[in-house]
Amino acid sequence: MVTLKQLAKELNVSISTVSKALNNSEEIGEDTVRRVKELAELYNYKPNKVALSLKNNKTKTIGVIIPNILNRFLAKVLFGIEREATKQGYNIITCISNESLKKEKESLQLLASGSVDGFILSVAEESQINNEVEHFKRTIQQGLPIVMFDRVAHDVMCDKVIVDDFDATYNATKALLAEGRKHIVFISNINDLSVGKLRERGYNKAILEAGTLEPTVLKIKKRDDHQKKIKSLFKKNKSIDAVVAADSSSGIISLNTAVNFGLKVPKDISVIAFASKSDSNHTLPKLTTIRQHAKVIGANAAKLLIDRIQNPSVGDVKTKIVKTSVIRNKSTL
Amino acid sequence: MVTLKQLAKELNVSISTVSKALNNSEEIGEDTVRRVKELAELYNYKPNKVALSLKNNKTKTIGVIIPNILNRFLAKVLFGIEREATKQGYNIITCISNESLKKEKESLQLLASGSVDGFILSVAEESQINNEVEHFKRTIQQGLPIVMFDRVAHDVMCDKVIVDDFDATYNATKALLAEGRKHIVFISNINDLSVGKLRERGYNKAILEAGTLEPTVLKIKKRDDHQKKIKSLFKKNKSIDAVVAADSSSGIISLNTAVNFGLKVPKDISVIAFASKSDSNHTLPKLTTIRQHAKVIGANAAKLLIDRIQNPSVGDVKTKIVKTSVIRNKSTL
DNA sequence: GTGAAAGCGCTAACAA
DNA sequence: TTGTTAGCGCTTTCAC
Repeated sequence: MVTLKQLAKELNVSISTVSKALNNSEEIGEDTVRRVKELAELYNYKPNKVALSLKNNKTKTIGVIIPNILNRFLAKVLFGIEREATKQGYNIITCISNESLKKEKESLQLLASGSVDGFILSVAEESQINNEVEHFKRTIQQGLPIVMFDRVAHDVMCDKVIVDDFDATYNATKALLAEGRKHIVFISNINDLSVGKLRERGYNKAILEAGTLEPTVLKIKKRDDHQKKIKSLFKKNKSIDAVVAADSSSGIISLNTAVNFGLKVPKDISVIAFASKSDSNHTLPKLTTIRQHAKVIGANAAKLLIDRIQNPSVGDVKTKIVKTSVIRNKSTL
Repeated sequence: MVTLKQLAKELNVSISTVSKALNNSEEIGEDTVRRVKELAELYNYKPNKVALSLKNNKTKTIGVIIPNILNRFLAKVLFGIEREATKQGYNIITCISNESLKKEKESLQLLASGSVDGFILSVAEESQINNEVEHFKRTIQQGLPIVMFDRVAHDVMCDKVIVDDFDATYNATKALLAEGRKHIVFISNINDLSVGKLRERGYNKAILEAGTLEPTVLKIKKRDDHQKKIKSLFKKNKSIDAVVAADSSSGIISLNTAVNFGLKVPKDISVIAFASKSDSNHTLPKLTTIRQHAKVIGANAAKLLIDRIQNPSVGDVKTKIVKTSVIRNKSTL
């Protein structure tokens, strides 16, 4: 990489002259500016980012800590973050916590020593289970802003972007009741997460409000054989006529299993799930989905963070709710 | 963030003494070392990464340019890269080219100005279609090593990690022939990519070798309605008794469509697809898959790159082939 | 055993 | 209009 020094030497001027010329300073003579720019162009000079970071005490880089990149929703949020960040001239350093508290702490530590201007993250499962938040508080106190999305730690004062999980599930369940469904089950493999719990509560509320019905909840653990669990639920409860799934996998498997059992979807049974567009393409009939607008969530998180980086003085933290929307396909009436 | 300067001031010693003490230099007195370390501990001192980068002309950061983070295979490779990089003390800056040549060029440019020590990337679709490779060559010439994986540009001299696409599809097709299948179709929505073409060729070779059979190839475009395309193929060709899918989506939709048409899988029709474990869980019966070992690919790419960063002098480039393996499930005999 | 100084690449206040 | 200097945080050589 060519540096200002080398350009200066070759042009027989000082380093600062070169710097000013390239930054269109009024101070420098037209002629010099032209000469400098030509040579810079020739050598494809680009200012060294690291030097700038050191000088400005700004890296123009955002640390993103994602629990699991193989989760479609999280991957999509990352996509949204990356796009917005790039648009605003920021890079993103990605760390994957793998749902581990230890890795989350380490990533935070490592990047906090000058590598980034702030963080966007979704709390790791282990951290949520243990309700560990000290590492977040410490980072914020160090002067590095954090924006949390989806899985947030409520007792940490920072900007947040969340989804209307409770309302969405409540409304979805109500809609199934309105279809005339009598035995609506809730299936989830994310019950350890804050969002999973919210979704369950939304379902419960709707069921209990209906008066005569009892909630049926199937919680699937990571280690379980998802297909087996769902199959056996269906076998035991022949009366099931609707499924609310807290995650795409549960939704897809429920629908496929129902079809496999000879049930007609949506005549005999309705399925609705938190899932994305491509998920709904992977079932026949296409799955009715609750969309979380992951990209929008990502973009919002990036906007909030960059805003805070650029205006560190503003005191009050914001919580942005990105509303879900229901895309009706053929798996519901 | 606390700096050496602040520590030095508080301890009434010089900056260099503090630096040496923290780096366990023999020069410094035991007593001083202890005092320095205690204070550093107290203030949670961490050396500033940016300053170190500037000094050492090494960022310990890898630039990763991924065409599409929503592609499960690519996301998994990213996971593998991240894990290996972290293990070796490197961070990754992630850019998403979104299959665009322009974005790919920009990301390369941007990060090449000091932000990273090298690149891992998979070539964007647009770049492959236009056979654009100049930007890669320029970057390498600048002294920044590149490792390409999966979709590689053959005429760029750099380390590569690829999959045995041709052989894998050839063998899969042979296996279906061995089952006694007579009308095997090839379905792909990645035909513009180098890997897609290789897979098609593997299929063709096996079919033609069989002598009496004709290849049937369905190429799906991004914009197409995948379900519709596949349904109409099945309608037109009642004799289809096996599918080789170049991507997971084509595989899943094929299987579901067949089931929907009342065909028994695998009695009436076999399906095999390039896909991952979780994909195979999303069909009933479970999909027989060709696994690409994405995480291994990622880890290998990271190893190759870090190796080259640390030994820039070594001349010859390597190409690592990560063999696929077939996981037999219930969608084949 | 400790400290001063130079230098990584850049910008900006100040001098000439 | 151009150049000198200091400084961002750190390491390292060389004096003391």
